[in-house]
Amino acid sequence: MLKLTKKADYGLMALKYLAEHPEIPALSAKDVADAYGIPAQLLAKVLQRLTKTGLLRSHAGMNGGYALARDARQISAFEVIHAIDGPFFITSCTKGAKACELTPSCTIKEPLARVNDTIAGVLKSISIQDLAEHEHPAAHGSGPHGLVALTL
Amino acid sequence: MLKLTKKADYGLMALKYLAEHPEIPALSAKDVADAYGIPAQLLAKVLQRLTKTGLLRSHAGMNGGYALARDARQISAFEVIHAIDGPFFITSCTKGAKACELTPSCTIKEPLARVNDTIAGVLKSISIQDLAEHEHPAAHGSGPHGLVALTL
DNA sequence: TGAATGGCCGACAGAAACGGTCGTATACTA
DNA sequence: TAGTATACGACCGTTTCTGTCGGCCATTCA
Repeated sequence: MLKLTKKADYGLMALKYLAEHPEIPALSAKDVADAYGIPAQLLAKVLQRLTKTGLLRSHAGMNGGYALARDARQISAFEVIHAIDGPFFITSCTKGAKACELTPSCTIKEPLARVNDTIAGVLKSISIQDLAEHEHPAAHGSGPHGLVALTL
Repeated sequence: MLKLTKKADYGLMALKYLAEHPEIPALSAKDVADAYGIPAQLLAKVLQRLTKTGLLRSHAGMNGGYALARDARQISAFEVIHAIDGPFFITSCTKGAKACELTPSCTIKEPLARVNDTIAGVLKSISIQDLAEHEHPAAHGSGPHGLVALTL
């Protein structure tokens, strides 16, 4: 029911954590996992995936670990979720090129696709930096978020 | 990954179908299921749930079936999804009263809760009627949809 | 050079959610 | 009372998700 997976949650949490500690050159998966009390090996896989998609940089060996590949402002929640959970679609049967297998069934899909785009837009407008500054409830003018158009 | 269940899809499709045939006093679950080529018994359960939550009216016996309990404009996609899939939350661990079980873990949840509200707002702004009129890509001024505020 | 640290990767097992079916009881109409 | 249709619960197979295990590779440093 419109829920993020735990992996995506973990990924967002980890990136936020990295954004909050810019002074440390690299944090290991275990460091972050311990900080939040989440399974280290699972987090490691999530971080590896984020590395593969270019959101993180990794460094092996002593004092190695992960670091943001870009400024926290330049990484959107959408990218993180997309990297971990894959492309998302509101509707169940919209997967890639081929449409619904059944008849001319899904006349519903068209309007919902727009909802999908709207949600994606919302997630794209939120950066890791925004998550790190979780104190101010109101928008503060730094970025595209504020109003999102919904054209149905 | 932010996906509706098939049941929710079926529910939306069925309501849309009912909205498109206002002249018929009641349509059976089988009628709708046949129209879309979806399992009749499954649809029946979905419709029963929608009846229980007051979105539909049912009538047993010959020429019985289901009908919208309200005008199609007064039923939002949110209500339908909520009735079928239950309350939805973007984040995995936000369930009702009790927060995350782990430490002060989920500092992430707070900002995402706002995203959640935004998405809910979008879904609330879409009526079954909107789904039935799936032809016009642009907003046409009938209803609250058009712009949705996102205050992060 | 070799041991310690830490990332990388595939396979897999347990648990939960989802999709769908069956059987039966109940309500209404004719 | 026969037929149609909803109501409801139990159940099962499949998929997805979560988490773990094992082994391999890269880097650093003593």
